[in-house]
Amino acid sequence: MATTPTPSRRRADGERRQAILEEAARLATVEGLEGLSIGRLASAVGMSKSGLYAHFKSKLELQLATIETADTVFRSEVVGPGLAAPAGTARVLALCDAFLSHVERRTFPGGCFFAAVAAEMNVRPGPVRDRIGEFVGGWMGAIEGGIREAQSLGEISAGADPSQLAFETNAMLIGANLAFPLFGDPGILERARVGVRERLRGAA
Amino acid sequence: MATTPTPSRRRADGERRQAILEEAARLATVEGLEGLSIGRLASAVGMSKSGLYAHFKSKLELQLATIETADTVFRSEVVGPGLAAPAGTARVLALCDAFLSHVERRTFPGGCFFAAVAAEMNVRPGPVRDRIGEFVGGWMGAIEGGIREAQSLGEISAGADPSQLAFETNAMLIGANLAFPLFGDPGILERARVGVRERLRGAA
DNA sequence: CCCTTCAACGCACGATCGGTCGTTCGCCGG
DNA sequence: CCGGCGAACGACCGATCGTGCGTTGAAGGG
Repeated sequence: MATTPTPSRRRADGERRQAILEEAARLATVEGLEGLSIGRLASAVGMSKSGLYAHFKSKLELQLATIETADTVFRSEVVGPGLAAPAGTARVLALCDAFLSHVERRTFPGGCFFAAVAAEMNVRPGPVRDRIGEFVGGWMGAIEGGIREAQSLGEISAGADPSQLAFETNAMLIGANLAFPLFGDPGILERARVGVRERLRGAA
Repeated sequence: MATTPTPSRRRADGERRQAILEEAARLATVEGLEGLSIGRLASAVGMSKSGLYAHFKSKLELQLATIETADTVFRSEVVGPGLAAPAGTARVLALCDAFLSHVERRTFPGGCFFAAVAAEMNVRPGPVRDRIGEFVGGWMGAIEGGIREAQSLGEISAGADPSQLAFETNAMLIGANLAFPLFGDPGILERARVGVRERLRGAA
């Protein structure tokens, strides 16, 4: 208990801050990372603008912290469940199912957080875009890694290009994420599921 | 010449308005349709805020007119060249090539206009989203129509689902459009080209 | 030559933006 | 019991937002 500061209830210890950031991540998929204003976020969590703002040094820091929170959510809602499946094609399919499920369940109201902010920031250089690029690279790497495992297990042809396959797989997820809220048709998510499954089967 | 009002130079006849809208379409792919402000647009075309605003009744009308202008540009830069190819698989591939080319040439600085505004507005109901939905539906229909022609020509198996194939094709274009500006890697566009070509070949 | 027309202007409005104060108030350690 | 720490507050800053109003100036028709 020496270094532990204070385990009491007084030390909400960033609990409030975390609640703010989770709301920010949700709102950002609707309003955008730039369009999300401090005032709207404050009223969404039920506190004053200045009270909320005291937790962050600038809007940039708020944006970066929001991205980290969204990353944590994405890991626990998508990557974690996906990686729980046995290695190989099953794991790749599980990652895709988990992604499409989190879109359908509206974990973020505007669909995939990173697709939303990537579309918004991909032509706006700066630390925010850099961080998003890192995340997207990591996600694509996870898919590609799964495909390589499937190759080493003989479930996918050794002649296939894992990077190309990962691009196509991710493209179907992104395409479904974009079209699903626009048309409100769950059949679009099924299209993506079928597309990925058949694509991997074709590469066997 | 009875109905023609005045062909003189005084009647710039919407020429100015058209220049405004083309700039608006370009800016909207960077700032977003909501994020694009009248003031910034005005200074971009070199006129005063109120002078520009006199051409439109409201920001909503400006947004809708911007969409129509972007639609015209898209038709002349993508759909037209694509449809010039002979019917069948070649025409579908030409549509995709024309799309990826207009992304690479940065016809709109932020990539595909409709992908950008769809990502921004797909969870914001209203006439703007409705109009975007119509356009996206038309574009998907064009791809699907091309695939059906290819089927009737025997270039694609009669057992294939044109709607599913159109979804997958468009997804690769959207995926490339999102990732290309983010990483600045033209190889991503080639990935989409390869993906579409191989997918259609596999459905032969 | 005047008179209409109209694009474009400057200016101003209420609201909201990101951001900074000084202040209050409840908790906890000494 | 008291002093201090920190979370939250209301008020305010200059800038910018969308949107109106009244005017100016040049061009065209009678």
